This record gives sequence, C-alpha cells and structure tokens, in this order.
Amino acid sequence: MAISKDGDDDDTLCPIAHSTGLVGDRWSILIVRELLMGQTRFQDLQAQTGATSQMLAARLKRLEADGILTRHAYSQRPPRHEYRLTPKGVNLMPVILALRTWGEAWCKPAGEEVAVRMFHRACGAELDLGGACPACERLVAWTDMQAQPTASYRAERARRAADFRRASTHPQTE
Amino acid sequence: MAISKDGDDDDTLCPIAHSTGLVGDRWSILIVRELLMGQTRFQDLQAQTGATSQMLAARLKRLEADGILTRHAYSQRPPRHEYRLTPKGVNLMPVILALRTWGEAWCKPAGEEVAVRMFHRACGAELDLGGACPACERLVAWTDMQAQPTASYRAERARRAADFRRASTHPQTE
DNA sequence: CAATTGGCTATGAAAGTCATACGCTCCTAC
DNA sequence: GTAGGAGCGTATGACTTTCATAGCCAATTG
Repeated sequence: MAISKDGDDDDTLCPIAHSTGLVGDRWSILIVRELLMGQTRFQDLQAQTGATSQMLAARLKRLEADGILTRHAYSQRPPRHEYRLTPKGVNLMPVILALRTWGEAWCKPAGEEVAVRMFHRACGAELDLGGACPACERLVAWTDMQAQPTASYRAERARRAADFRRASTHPQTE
Repeated sequence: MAISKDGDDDDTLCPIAHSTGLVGDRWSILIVRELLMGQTRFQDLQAQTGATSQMLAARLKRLEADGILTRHAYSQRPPRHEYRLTPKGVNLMPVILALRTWGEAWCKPAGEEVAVRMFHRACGAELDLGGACPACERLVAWTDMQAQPTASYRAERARRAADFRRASTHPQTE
C-alpha cells in the first residue's frame, strides 16, 4: 500500500488514508488530546496517556517529524523540552471533538456524566453533544468553544498524576 | 491501563480513550470509511483498504463484537455475508469527516483537488472544507450533507478494484 | 469436470510493543 | 561533597501483532 517512513500513505487521493497514516493510532491520538488539554511535559504526557516511556518518546519523535508538534527547550543542560502543538496539530481538534462526541454517545455506561463540558464562547451557553448552541440555535465552530473538565474528571486526572509519581518513585512496591 | 478484550478502556471517564479503544487504529477507520461509502463485501473492503485478508477478517470480527457493524447472510451455503454499519457505526461519520477535513487541509500536496465534494442537501450549494454552507452562512450538520466523489477519485478506486482482482487471479505474476 | 471466484484460515517470518532496568544531568539536603 | 531524588529519556529481551504467502472449501462457470 505504499506507506512512507513518516507513516503517510501518499499513494491515494483519499484524505482519510493520509490522516490515519499520521494519527491513526491510539497513542498519537491520546498524546494530541493531552497537548490540546494543555500538558507539555514528558512525564505528564506519560502519566495521562499511560504510554510507556519509549512508546511516548517514539511517538513524540514521529509527531515532530510530521510537523504536528515542536519541542522547545526549557533547559539547556540537561536538555529538557516542552512539547507544543503546531497549527497543524491544533487543527486536529475537530477530530478529537468528534471522537469525544461519539465516545460520550455510544461508549459510556448509561447515565455517566460527561468528562468535559463545552460552552459557546460568544454567549456562554453550554453546547449539546453535537456541538450545537441551544441559545443561538446553530452549530458552533470549534474555535468558538470553551472546554471545562468536570470535577470528577479533574479528580481522575489528578489521581493518575499522583499514582504515576508514586510508582516511579518507589519502583518495587506492590 | 486496563484495556478489556474488546479494546475498550473502561477505566476512565475520558470518552476519547473509549473511542480510540474501539476505532483507534488505521484499519478500523479505513473499514468504516468504506462501509460509509457503501461497500459491503469482503473483497471490496480488502481492495479499497489494502488490508490483508486476515487483518480484515479480524477487524470485522471485532467491529461486529463492538456493535459497530452487523453481518447479513446473502448466501447460506457457503456462508457469505454483507457487512453493514449499525447506527453506532454510522455515527462515526463525524469522525471520518473530521479526518477528511484535516487530511485535505494539512496532508496533501498543494493544489491537489479534493477527493470527495460535499453538498448541502437543503440548498445544493457546495460546502467548504470546514463544513460551512456559503449560501446559508452556517455550519451544516453531517446528516444534511451529500457526498460526491470526484472523477479522479472514482477512477483511483476503480483501478484499485481492478488491480486487486487481477492480483488475486494471477498470483505469481510480477 | 477442470478452472475460477469469494471468503476466509494457516503458517512462519518480520515488525511492533511491553515491562523492566539503567544512564545521564542537575538540584537539594544533609 | 556526596546521597539521593527528579526529569527525560535509551537499552534489552520477552511477548504479541502484523505481514506475505499459501491453501481450503463450496458454488459457479465453461
């Protein structure tokens, strides 16, 4: 099928084949999700995605090569980087939002609350799952949305960060 | 990270983790794309996705188990099936559309024509990449869109089908 | 009644992913 | 001034997935 080294399938007109060549795997998507949520550091990405360190290192390398993120040094010696999405990366937001909508609608135990609530930046109303503003009665562009994680999802993320920190500090404990 | 046998990560509130557990891989996405484009048969799916037969068989099995598609027998002996999306599967359309938009905008050689043109069913106007109708001046829901593959993309697909048929008929030829 | 077609399954090789451990540089505490 | 983190990865070997290739089985076609 002619997948080039960077993962892209350049043998087709189909844009979906191109896209999945770059972000068509679980880890890449979760990494992009985290970066969109504002995480920038290796350790935080690892804690929240659950990827192994070498999986994460490998994916970050590929995502950088594909122009989806860049690294910015925040320390010279030792070399330490923050990872930030490029415009190309930020524009994956609609993909993430679509996965969110589908996941909330079809993959969750009935009645479980949403993880992140979305608001219309212009009028402040909460959007429905489909991205429509009940006040304005129309679909809202992703650039006009404001995300707000619920308390329980924030708690889950804090727990994940704490657990990870604990695990890497006391390697041998059961 | 607690990924259950069907692929779902049921350990988190994050809907994106749930979604990627089910469709977070290249082949599943391409298969869903094909089913959304109206293909139903094993061979056609194989030709258009480029998956190996056992990859395809395995993914179809998983997608069926996850309630994303169903098989309908069109022949009893030998058992032959068509594969069709369930509502859960059809609702992946926004994910596919988002991947399309991103792929067209960021992954294609400049100036290459789009593979599929989208029209507003209500007014007939062609939508822009973001899904907005220039006539109605608003975003259009995916259920109001009408897709139309361009001639060159149709040609590519016809070629793929023909090549595949030829390859499986004359296995040894160079 | 041979050859072909459609839809898979079987088999070994190749590639990817994992858990685990280690390395390297700095910082802080003692 | 050195012991032990913290932060960010790389190395290693086991394990699992995916691949290319081949084969199988029942119906159709010539």
